[in-house]
Amino acid sequence: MNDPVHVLQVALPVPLPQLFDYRPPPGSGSAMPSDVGRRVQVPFGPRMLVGVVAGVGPSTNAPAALREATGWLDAAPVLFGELDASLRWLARYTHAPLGEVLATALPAALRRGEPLPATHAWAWRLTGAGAAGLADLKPDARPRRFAALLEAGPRDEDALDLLLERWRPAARTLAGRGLVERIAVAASQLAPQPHPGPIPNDEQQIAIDAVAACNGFASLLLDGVTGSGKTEVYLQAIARCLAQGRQALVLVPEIGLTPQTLARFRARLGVPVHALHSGLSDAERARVWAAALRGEARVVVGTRSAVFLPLPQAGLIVVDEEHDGSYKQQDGIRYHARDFALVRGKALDVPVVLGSATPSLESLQNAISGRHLHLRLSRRAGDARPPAVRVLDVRKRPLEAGLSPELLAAIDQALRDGGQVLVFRNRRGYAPVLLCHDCGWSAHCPRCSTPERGHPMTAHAVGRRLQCHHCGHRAPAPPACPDCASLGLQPQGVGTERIEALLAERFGDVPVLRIDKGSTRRRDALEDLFAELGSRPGILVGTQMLAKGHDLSNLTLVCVVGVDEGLFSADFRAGEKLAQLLIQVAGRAGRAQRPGLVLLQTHHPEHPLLLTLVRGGYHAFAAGELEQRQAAGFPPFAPMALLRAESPHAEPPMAFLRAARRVLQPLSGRTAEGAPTLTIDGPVAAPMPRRAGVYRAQLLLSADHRGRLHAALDAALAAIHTLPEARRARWSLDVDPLDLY
DNA sequence: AGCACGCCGACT
DNA sequence: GTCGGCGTGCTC
Repeated sequence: MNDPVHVLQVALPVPLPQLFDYRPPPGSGSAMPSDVGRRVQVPFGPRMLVGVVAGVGPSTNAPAALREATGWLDAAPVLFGELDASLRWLARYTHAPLGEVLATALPAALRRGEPLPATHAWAWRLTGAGAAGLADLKPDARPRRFAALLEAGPRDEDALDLLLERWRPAARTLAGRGLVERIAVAASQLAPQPHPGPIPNDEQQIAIDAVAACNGFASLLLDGVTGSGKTEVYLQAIARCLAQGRQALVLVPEIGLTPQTLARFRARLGVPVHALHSGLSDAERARVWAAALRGEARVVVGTRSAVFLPLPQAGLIVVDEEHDGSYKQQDGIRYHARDFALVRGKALDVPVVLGSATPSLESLQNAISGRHLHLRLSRRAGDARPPAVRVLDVRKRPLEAGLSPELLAAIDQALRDGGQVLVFRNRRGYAPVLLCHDCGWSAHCPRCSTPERGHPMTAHAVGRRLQCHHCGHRAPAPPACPDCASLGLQPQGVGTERIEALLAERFGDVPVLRIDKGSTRRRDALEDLFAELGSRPGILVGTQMLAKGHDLSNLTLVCVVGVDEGLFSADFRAGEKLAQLLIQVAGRAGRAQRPGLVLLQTHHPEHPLLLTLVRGGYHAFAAGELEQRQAAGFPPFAPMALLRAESPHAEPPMAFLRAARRVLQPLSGRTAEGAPTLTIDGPVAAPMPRRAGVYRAQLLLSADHRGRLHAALDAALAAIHTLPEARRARWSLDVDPLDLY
């Protein structure tokens, strides 16, 4: 120890698997253990970066060669304790550099080096003139009632929200006259003022009690049919958590965070509820993060990235719709928010509730094996009945826009009975293909291709425009066939636009609304549409976006058309995804008093997936699917990792993956039974080998045990990083890939 | 990932 | 004669 001056070991947002040593900034003296978790600005090559001190210690380099950090960005650590430890775990699990994981976890503003924002609350108080002039305000008018609330002293805005509706315009008016003013105050710490909800049924009560009985970490799978009142269970669990003075985190899928959801949480829990989603500005996101760090945010409802919030007083984590694919990040650090929520719950020693009507096979298997406590809600809340499901065999039936006469008759009947109808088609646009009837030419994307040829472009606007749904490429439809000059170009197949057009023509006296990515960009646009429709008879046509949320109490008929493609997909998860989608869509029907009917139109009425789902429901399907997964050695029974590579040129991805395979191959041993411990598949071109002009290939790894997979990756990745081929292709590793694309 | 350095084609 | 194409090398 002849050099007592320790250096900073800094995690930087670069794809290099090591920390970088720096001398502390000028005037700091030796690095201290208490510096860990502080952000620093450092020179890195020719640029400046923001990093996080991940450790301090003697340098591994000659100290003279070290550069000096430019300056501290925090006086005290922003990343410490449980979150710090969990993120280090995530870096090991994803085999990603710690710096990149930290960059993913921190809000963008902090990543850029901005200071941790202030989180003070705002309050209103009477000015001198206001106190004197209060009596002159019109009695019982909102400004008078508002001003009266301030007589006893300043009140913060959260308190005002609870005391007086629509007080903000009144406040603005009075402020304009100099009678009230807005002041910054310490964040409110009001005791929760919960409002009672409906009385839980016995199943809900069992679930509520089970969460309440948790002493420290436990994972619970709340497996409840649509409409069974899962949210009610969350709310009661959160209320209890708040009563103990603890924080609650609720994760929801991308489209689940509606103003209605937040309003319901706020009204019931009686505390401010913070929302964290992609619609917020960087500054707002950083404020929520800071408020969570300071323990001021008591309840946060957020999408995937909310799983990275610091929770110093955590009491509960809820993951709603845990099967939803939007919890998995598909670029950069490919983490799964549900899985990371479980890791955090364990580290925080708090219960984690996973809720779904259609649990992922991973979670179901965990429930079967006893890792999760399995809670069932088998009945719909209130007196709502489960919908009846019928399969419509449309073989040899004449179809209009893909709809059979029986289906159209059912729609007609439902509308006559004053009900609403939902038509689900998993394909947007007018038609998936534009085909020349004379020579067989069809429109293909110039930048994307399937193994055989170009990827078909979807016809939009009654076949006048073309769009590629993989890369977004748009082009006007040619007036004539480019190959044979024929004018016989025909849209082939059926998308939501075409169904909308037919239904609008056929049922002109009711509103026909199309809901898909093309028609509904904004989050609130969907809400506005539903509000406009109200409970009048009408038809909704749309894709996935219709599958969840939104209690349409008057929805009596759900029609599912054109899911047959999904029955024969190569992806091993396709069946699970289709089953979840069908159940979720079906769950829209008959959520109130009126009975619901679900019609599944198919050319494959004998397909086992449909038969099992209709006769036995989701759990019958899941049981069969789990058996098949086990027999085939697929997740959740065997862990997987996917090494992907891409390049603007065709060769480098395959060359890199072949080289990577040569590194990995020797790491495979044999089990006692003689089976390989590590299975390497490929490299093969991705199912879509060229996307937006980029060539893509992949190498699939699976192992008999998770530990063995990680050990192999740990042993191989350093060598893979330094492969000469690695520099000619962009590559990434995806542990537990959701899709093998 | 950036960013710089370094060697070969079509432009003022 | 240069501007700029992207191959390759490095970052405490």
